Amino acid sequence: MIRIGDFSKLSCVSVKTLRYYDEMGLLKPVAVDRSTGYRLYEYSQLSLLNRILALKELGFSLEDIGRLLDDGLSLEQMRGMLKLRQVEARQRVCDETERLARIESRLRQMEQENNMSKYDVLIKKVQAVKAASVRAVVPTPPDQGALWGELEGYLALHRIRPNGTCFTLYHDEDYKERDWDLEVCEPIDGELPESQRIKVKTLPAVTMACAIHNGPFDTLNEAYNAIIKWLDSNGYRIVGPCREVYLNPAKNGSQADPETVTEIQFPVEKI
Amino acid sequence: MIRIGDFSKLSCVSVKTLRYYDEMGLLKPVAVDRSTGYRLYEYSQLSLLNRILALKELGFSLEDIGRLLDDGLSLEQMRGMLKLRQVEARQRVCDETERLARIESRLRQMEQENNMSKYDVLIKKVQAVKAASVRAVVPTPPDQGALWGELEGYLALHRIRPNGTCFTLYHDEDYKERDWDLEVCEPIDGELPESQRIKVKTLPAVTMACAIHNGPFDTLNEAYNAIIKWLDSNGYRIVGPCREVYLNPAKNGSQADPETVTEIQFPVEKI
DNA sequence: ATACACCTTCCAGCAACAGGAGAGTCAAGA
DNA sequence: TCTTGACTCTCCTGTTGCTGGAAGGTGTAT
Repeated sequence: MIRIGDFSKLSCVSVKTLRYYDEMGLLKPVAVDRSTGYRLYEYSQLSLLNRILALKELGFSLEDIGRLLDDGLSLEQMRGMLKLRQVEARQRVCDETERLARIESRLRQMEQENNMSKYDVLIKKVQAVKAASVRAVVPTPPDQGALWGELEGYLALHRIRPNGTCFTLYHDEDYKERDWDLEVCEPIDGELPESQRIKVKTLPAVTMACAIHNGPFDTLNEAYNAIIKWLDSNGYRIVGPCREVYLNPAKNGSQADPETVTEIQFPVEKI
Repeated sequence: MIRIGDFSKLSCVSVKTLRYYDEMGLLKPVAVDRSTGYRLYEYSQLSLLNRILALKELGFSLEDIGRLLDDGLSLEQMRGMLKLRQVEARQRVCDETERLARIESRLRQMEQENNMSKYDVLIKKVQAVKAASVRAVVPTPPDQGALWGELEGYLALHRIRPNGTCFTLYHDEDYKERDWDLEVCEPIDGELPESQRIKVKTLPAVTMACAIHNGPFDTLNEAYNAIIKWLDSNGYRIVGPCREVYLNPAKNGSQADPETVTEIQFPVEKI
């Protein structure tokens, strides 16, 4: 029988930790002195402690370990739990690798440009959204105003109020000087009949690379460039039409408000 | 100006988190209604929030982010902090990869043997230790008794008391039937003169793969086998003589006490 | 006797929030 | 105009695996 300090030295586990394991019921000392409260351990408990530490290194929480040690665990159960840990560990390796890649991308970018980008690109999952839309080919993006008018008019006619932020889908895969294939969209909730021009569709949930642009539309291309570059540098591929989300609803008719805030979203997948 | 719920939806950040960032001083709403206490945000604050999230993904703590945003950070400082994150991220990738390897090794082992090993192998760093020792070649390990007598006698003569657990170093690289080159060691604190037979040396700190054996010495080889197998399966290499550490001091003269607890330690390095 | 190392319990703190209680606020429908 | 339901507020607790410290009792070597 040895006291906690010696047990701590032999096992290379701090006294605090041993007391904590006692409290958690993981490793009780074989005896506790009635009068002094001193914990007394046996040398043979070192192997149990070793088992606890080994399980901890495999990624089990102390609670899990407690259950594993208490229950006479069947081999199958143990295998199941290990498989779970395996999946989690794989995920973490993946996450950390990606984080590392982003840091390195950022460092490279700083080397090249000698300043920090105005734009921060984020990967996020956007939910599925039901929207009414009009799709058409227009000479240049600023010419989409008429389409908005058409869509709003139709919604007002059917007494449907949009319930989200409106956006434009750009269907062209490559940059074009003229004749843009785009689709203006307004999220809605209820039922709306379609017409020749107005369609209602549910866009599925997707993973998006996003950046936010503050200011007038005429500098929006900077945001596009920043995202495209980020995607290239971080190993993502564009897998669908990009969205231009108009965050602050233009009350005065989508004119060049200096306070305009726009989010660019590209559906992507990891290469 | 929008309320926290809408800001939350636009940014995909929970209301709780936004309030927390406010409290931390990371992202203050542009206004707080005097009478109701409602937080009011601007659309343009979304880009700041995006920046916060981007930095968070790079591995910065909220405290770091706060400083980064407050101070007009020089490019050099930023680079330094990123380099730090890079090192940490590398370390974590490494750790998680190793954890994954261990889980998979454990799973393989369960497949093969259809039971859980009695032994749990742990990697730990043992500190440097100063010890008095006698090295000799003896026919078989149980013949080391005389060496222990010699060492203890010498220590007693010089009024030096051992201050740790004694152990034996096995210097042979391969298994031998007869004639083992071993060294019995007793950790000491003070100064001790050497003699023809008794040496005093400081063993440097090393990384060890350890397992604990409960019971008599005649089954110790099971523990050795378990460690060797684990090392092979987890990608470690033995880089020095192994230690057999006698955890509970034999009071009655190192006889076969059934309560004996022994730790086997192999100095190793990752392949 | 006294110093000093060791042991005890209890409480606080970490990081980045999530959950919930209890109370006040706002806008739309009856 | 009233009510209902959705929002919002602050404040408190809990999460994980410990570490650090305070206040007080114990054991032993000189």
